[in-house]
Amino acid sequence: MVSVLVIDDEEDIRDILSYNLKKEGFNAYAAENGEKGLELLKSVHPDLVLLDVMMPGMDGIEVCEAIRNLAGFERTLICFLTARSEDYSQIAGLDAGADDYVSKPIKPKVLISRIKAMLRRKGMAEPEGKSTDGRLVINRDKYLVERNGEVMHLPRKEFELLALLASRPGHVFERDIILEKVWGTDIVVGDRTIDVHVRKLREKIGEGMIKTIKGIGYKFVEQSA
Amino acid sequence: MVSVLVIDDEEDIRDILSYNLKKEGFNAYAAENGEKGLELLKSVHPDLVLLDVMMPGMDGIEVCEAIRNLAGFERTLICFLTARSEDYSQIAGLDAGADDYVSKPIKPKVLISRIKAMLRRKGMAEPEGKSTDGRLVINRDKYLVERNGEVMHLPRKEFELLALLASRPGHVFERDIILEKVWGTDIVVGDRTIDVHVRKLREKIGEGMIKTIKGIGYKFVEQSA
DNA sequence: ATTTTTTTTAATGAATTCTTAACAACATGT
DNA sequence: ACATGTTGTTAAGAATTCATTAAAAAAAAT
Repeated sequence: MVSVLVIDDEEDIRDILSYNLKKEGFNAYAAENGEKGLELLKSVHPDLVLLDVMMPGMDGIEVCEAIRNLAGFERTLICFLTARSEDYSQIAGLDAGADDYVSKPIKPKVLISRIKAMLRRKGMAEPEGKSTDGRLVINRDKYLVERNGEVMHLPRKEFELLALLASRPGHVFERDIILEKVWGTDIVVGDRTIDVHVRKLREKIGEGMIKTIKGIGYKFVEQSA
Repeated sequence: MVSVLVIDDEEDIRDILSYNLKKEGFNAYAAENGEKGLELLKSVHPDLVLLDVMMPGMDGIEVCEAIRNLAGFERTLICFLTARSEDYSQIAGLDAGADDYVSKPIKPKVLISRIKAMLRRKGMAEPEGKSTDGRLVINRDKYLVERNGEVMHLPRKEFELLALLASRPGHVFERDIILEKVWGTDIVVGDRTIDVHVRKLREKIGEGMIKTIKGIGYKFVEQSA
C-alpha cells in the first residue's frame, strides 16, 4: 500500500488532503511542521511526501533538503505545495530534490492525478484500494472497505464477493462464476449460500449497490455519474 | 456512444468499415473525400477519424492537418489507413498528428482492436455491447438490451432467444435449432413456447425486428441500410 | 477449552419467469 | 374459396428462482 505524508501547517489542508488520499486508497499521515514531519517520515517511511513550502519553523525547502540527506530516503518522492504562483519560477528552479509541485488552491482531483503520475514515473504500484465509486474504496490488502469515510471490516467471503462484483461494475456475474471465483471449484456449497452473503453485504454497504439479475446472477451497479 | 468517421474514396471500404463499426456498437459515419469529411466532422464531432492516406483531391495528410488546426478537435483521434506498406516510413515519420495507422488490406477484427486500444489510451469508454443494427445493442456482459438509447432488462430465455436470432441477422433459424440452442437438448417444451417468447420479444424490442418464416422458423431482419 | 465470529444449511414465503392450453388468425396449396 | 396445418394471442397456473430468517456447523480467536 502506498503511503503519503502531508506536511503543512494549516489544519484544513492536512484534513482535506488526508481525506482525499484515503478515499483513493492511500495510507495518509500528516504533520503540522517540518520537525514533526521528519519524525513521522522516519517511522512510517512513506512513498511520497506532500510538502508545504511556506511554514513557520523549518520551511519546505529545508525539510526537502533534510529528507534528501537522510539515508534510505533517496527514492522518496517529494511534491511541493506552493501558494498560488508564489515564486513559481523559484520553486521550479530549486532542484532541492522535489519531483513535482502543485499550486494552491489545491484541487483534490488534480493532486491525485499528479500523485499517480509521479508514482507511475517511479515505477511504483498505484494504491491497491480500488475506488469503485466515489463512495466505496476496497482495500484488498487489509480486507477493509471504506464507505463515506467510514471504514469497515468484512469477513473473508463477504469481502471476496464484494471485491469480485465491484471489480467490474455493471457486469453481471453468473452464480457459477461467483461460486468458482469466491468459493473455488472443489468446494461445494448450496446455492442459498450466495444469497445469504449478498444479503449481508447489502446490509453493510447499503441497499442498491448490488442488484439481482434473476435467473443469471448479481451485479454491482454502475456509478450513476 | 463512441462515434467514428470514415473518410475513404472507395465505397467498398466505407461500407465494410461502417458495417463492422456498427456491429461493434460504434456510431459510424462515412465520407468519400476530404472536403466532405471535414464537413461531416464538424457536424458530428466524432471521437475518432479513420482516414485514407491516398485520396483524390485532399489527401489524408492534408485532411489530418486540417483537423488538427480546427478549434475543438485537438483531442479527436486520427488513424490512418495506408495501402500495404505505402511508404510506411513516411507515414510513421509524418507526425501530422495521427494517433495510429492501420495498413490495408484491413482486417476488421484487427482494426477494431486497434481502435479500442486507442480509446483506452485516451481514457474514452469503449462501446458497451454489440450492435446488430443501428438501433439495437445487445450487451451480453450486462445482460442488457439497448434500443434507441433506452436500456431494458430481458428475462433469461427471452434474452438468449434474441441473442441467438440477432447473432446472424437475416439467417433463418429453424424451430428445432432454436429449441436446441436456447432450451437445450434434454429439456422438452411444447411448440407454443417459442411463439410466446417471440411475442414477448416483439412487444419489447418492437415489431418488425423478428420475422416469422412459416413452416421453418424465425429470423432477425437485416439492416435496411 | 471456551467464546466469538464466520460460514453454511434449511425452511418458508414472495416474486419472477416459464410453460401450457385453448382458441383465434393466418398462410398456403389445391 | 376451402381445408389444413402452422403460428399468434391470451391468461392462468407451474415451476423456478430469490429473499429472508433462524439456527446449526465450522473456524478463529481468546
